[in-house]
Amino acid sequence: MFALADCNNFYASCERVFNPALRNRPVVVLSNNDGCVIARSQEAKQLGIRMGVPAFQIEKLLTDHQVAIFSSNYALYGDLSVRVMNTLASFAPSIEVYSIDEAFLDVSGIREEELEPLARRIRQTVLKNTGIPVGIGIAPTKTLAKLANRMAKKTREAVFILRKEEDIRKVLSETSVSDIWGIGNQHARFLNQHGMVSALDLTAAPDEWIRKNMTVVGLRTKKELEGTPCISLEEMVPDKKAICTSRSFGVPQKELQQLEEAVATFTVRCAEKLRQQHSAATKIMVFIHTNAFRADQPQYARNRVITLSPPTNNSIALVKAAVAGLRAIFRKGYLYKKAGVIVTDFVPETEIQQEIFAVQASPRMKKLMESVDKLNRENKTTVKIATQGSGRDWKLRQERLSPGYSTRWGEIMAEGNCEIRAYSYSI
DNA sequence: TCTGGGGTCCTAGGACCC
DNA sequence: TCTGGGGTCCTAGGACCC
Repeated sequence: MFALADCNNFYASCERVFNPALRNRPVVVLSNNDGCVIARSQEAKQLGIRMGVPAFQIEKLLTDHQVAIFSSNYALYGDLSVRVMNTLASFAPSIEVYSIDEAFLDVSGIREEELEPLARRIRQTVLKNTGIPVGIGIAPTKTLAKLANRMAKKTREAVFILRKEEDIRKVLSETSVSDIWGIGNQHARFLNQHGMVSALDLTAAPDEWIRKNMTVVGLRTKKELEGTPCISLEEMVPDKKAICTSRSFGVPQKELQQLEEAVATFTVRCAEKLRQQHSAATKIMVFIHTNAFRADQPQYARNRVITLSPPTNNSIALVKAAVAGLRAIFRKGYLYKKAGVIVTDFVPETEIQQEIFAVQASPRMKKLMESVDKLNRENKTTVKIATQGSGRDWKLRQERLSPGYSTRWGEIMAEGNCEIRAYSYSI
């Protein structure tokens, strides 16, 4: 049996933990650049605010209902996530942290009548320890646990056990295919076209047909819905196979120099992530593009892949390559909205094929990077590469950022700087 | 005016090998 | 006119997730 614990309206709940004045008030959290709504409190959902809607399109609604609006504060959400996961981990022999706000727990071997009390206990403890409300679904497969979790939300019970065959049948018949974990937009439409509307309809289709039309991935989903586990608990977080750092700019950029500073900064971030997992990259791609939403402006989008020889995780070498790539694709006369860097084709850093005359992989360079990482642990801007520049002309728009309550000494909640603010939307 | 960021897996088809 | 059989590796594109 698997339990799926899912934080309710996670980012919105995080904002509330340190700001009780927000209770019972509609709260939304915006994506980077204060662009789209990416989290909504229950009250905000009831106002009809849809997931992913651009904030500017619902400006009036937000003002009229005094919705509290926040820029995303990933330092805060990441920190609270760790606390939630630590609490969850104390309840099960193994746990898979599936995303920032979700975890699967192994609850096999627990007597049927014990499942619900356990779930309630988990929920109470997480709430007490962190202030974050979670919903819990329990079922024989991960896909069914996802459905159970959905039912927990739907019924407002916060806990839902899906075990008996007749219960499973009933839930499947009431769930549309688009609400199944693993069935996205394309497949949902495809299934509908073939007359399959509910999850139960999907389970009635022949295996071979599913396999032919939806690959083995679709077949696994079907089996999981039938109660046969095909997706196991992944406790170990595997190393990444690709690492990407990209941002949209608060203000469109037209000069090469600003783009170079941004690309250098993204590259350094990728290099840090590479070193964290002890990988070195063989390829680096840099991309830039204009704002595709602006049909009235000239459009331009290019990327360039550069092969790194030898493979490296050295910030200096990577920045050199990325900037060279950028210079090759940059064209004057466009308003660039976004840039990014992706590193791929990793090898373990201990297995880099050395080349004659290679400076980058020298032991001194490795030590230098280690020292830089150490110095930057507290503050990311302690040591920078000159190409990153000193300004951040390309920075994000973040006009409604909440304090780093739990991650920055200067912003911690304490007498003297305990200023509880209620934000309302006005431009 | 204003529209996010970061990943994974699978398959088909082409290039290439003997 | 006729034109083999069997394999691997790589990549692009499409699907999905949060």
